[in-house]
Amino acid sequence: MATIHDVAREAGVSIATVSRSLNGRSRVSEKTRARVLEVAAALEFHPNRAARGLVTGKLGNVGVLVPDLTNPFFTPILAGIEEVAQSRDMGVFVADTREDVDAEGRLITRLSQQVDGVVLVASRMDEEDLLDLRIKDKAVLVNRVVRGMSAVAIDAYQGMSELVDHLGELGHTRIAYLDGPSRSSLGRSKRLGLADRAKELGIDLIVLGHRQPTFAAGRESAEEVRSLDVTAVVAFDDLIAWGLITRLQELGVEIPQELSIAGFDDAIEEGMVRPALTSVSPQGTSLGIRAMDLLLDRLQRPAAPASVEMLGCIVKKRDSTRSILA
Amino acid sequence: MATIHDVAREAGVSIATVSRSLNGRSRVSEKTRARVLEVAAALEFHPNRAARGLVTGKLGNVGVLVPDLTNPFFTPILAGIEEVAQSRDMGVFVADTREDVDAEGRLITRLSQQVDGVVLVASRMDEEDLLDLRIKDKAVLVNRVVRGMSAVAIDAYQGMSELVDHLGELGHTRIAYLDGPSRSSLGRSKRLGLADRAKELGIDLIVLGHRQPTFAAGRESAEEVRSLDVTAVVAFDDLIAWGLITRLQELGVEIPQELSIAGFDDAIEEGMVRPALTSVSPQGTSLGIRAMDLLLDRLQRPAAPASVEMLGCIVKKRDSTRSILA
DNA sequence: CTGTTAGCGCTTTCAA
DNA sequence: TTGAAAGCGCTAACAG
Repeated sequence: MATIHDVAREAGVSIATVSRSLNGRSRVSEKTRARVLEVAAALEFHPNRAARGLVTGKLGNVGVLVPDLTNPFFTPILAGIEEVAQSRDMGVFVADTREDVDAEGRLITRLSQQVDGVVLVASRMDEEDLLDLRIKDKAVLVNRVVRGMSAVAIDAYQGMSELVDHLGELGHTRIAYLDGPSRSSLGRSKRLGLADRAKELGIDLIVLGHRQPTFAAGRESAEEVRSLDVTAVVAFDDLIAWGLITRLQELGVEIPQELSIAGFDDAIEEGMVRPALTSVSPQGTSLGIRAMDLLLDRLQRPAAPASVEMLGCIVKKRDSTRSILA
Repeated sequence: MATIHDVAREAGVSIATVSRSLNGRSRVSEKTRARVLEVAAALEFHPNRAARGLVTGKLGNVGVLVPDLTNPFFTPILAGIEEVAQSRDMGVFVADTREDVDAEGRLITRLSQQVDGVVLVASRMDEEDLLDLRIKDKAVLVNRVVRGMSAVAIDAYQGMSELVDHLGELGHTRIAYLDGPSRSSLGRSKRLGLADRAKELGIDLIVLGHRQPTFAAGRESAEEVRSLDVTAVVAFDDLIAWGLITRLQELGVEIPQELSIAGFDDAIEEGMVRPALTSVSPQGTSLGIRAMDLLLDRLQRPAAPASVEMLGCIVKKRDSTRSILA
């Protein structure tokens, strides 16, 4: 690999001039700059980011922590983050915590040395532990809010409220909710949005306790749901809804004729499940983009107060929910 | 962040002694080492990897390039890689090329500065372009073989051969194959394995041209498959098979009564598709583990000749393939 | 066994 | 406009 010295020698200038030509901060005569750039290109010179980072304190890359890479909820968020990163010529470090809180702490610590900032998606850590990491001015949370830290949140309250509206319009008066992980901070918003609006509309809401946000967990909930005497079921996320649907269908339940089902995330590709799943879409790509924007802001002015953004959801009405009115 | 100097001062020794205590290469008295370690822990000192990398030439992390993070085929491979990396206290940089060949080249170049080596999973680049990158002694290919480069390959030939055996035993004598992307190097092995064994067994094989390895592409193939007068269909991968199944079912075709269907990758979670899909499993986690092993070997002895490993596949017989014999 | 010192490749004052 | 020189945090000879 060519170093800055090689370029300097070849171009007949000092390394300082090469550095300036490349970074364009300070003035260099157009003529020298042109020659330096030419030589640099010819030598395929790429400044060593580690070395640059040593002196500037900036590495030019960010880290992203997700609880589960395979969960389709995170994919668009990652896409949004990478989109912004690429446009700024920054690298993205992705790490999968596998829903393991301990691993999360370790990974954050580890990642912190190699990146300028981190995006923590759906962090499962305790607020205290998170704060102890002292990363508040180089981190942005997605889908989680902690005092003093920047975050972009999903307005699940609004999303779930609108979902209840939808169900109400369809005539449902008794619906069940399959809750997700107890640590999920989004969980509370979802539950509240559901409960508050249900109350307003005079709809009975039966909340079934915590479970993992997995296809398998959805399947395992089928029996309980069946015994419940509700006409509609809302799941914590699409994976659970999906598992539930397939299992119910195996048990001979007709969806949506006998039971309406809705999920959250809008993470299932068109046609993957039948009937097409009604779902609340949190607009993942936008989440990722906004998170990166906030992070970049924050890295510019670490002293600035933390800002929290709330992004709305859209209810995607599809075939798994249907009217029970005559 | 505490630096090595802080630790040295606090422990009353030189920075060299701190370095030695931490790295354990050279001898330090147990007493001093203990004190240094204690101070380091108290200060939450973590050596700056960039700085260390500058002098040692090793950064302590590897990069992984995958064509599509959302494709479940890559998930276990990634898991295998991360498993080995974690055990060696190395970091993993993941980059998604989105099936874009140009992006792949750029990302490799970019990543190369921040990592000691890279694992290129299912690289789509030209052999020439890949060689031009001059990364052969710091890269390992997965699912792709290029002269002079280390690689761990999937024995798709064997896997597909055994799948034909399975189909033959079930009495099928005329089967279709839905091919994948034309650039896929695995494609040829799959096609050959299928064709050779089919020929040996006197089975007719109808090969349908290239398509993307996506659920949608599978759905779009349904009509063509239906018009084909075959009793079994093998798809390039599970995603295609899955799309095909759902679309065929919508069209009223009974699977596997009217048509047996099999995929490749074994990437679909139990219960996600009905009937459960017969699939050839390439054992992704092992692929990832072996790839990392090879990479680590390579980084130790860059001069060693490139080695290519071939990992066998296992045919997972499930409910989507059935006997047509009486 | 431990300290001093010379860089790794780069950016950034400070002079010229 | 350009160059010399001082480090960024760390490791690795080389002395002692």
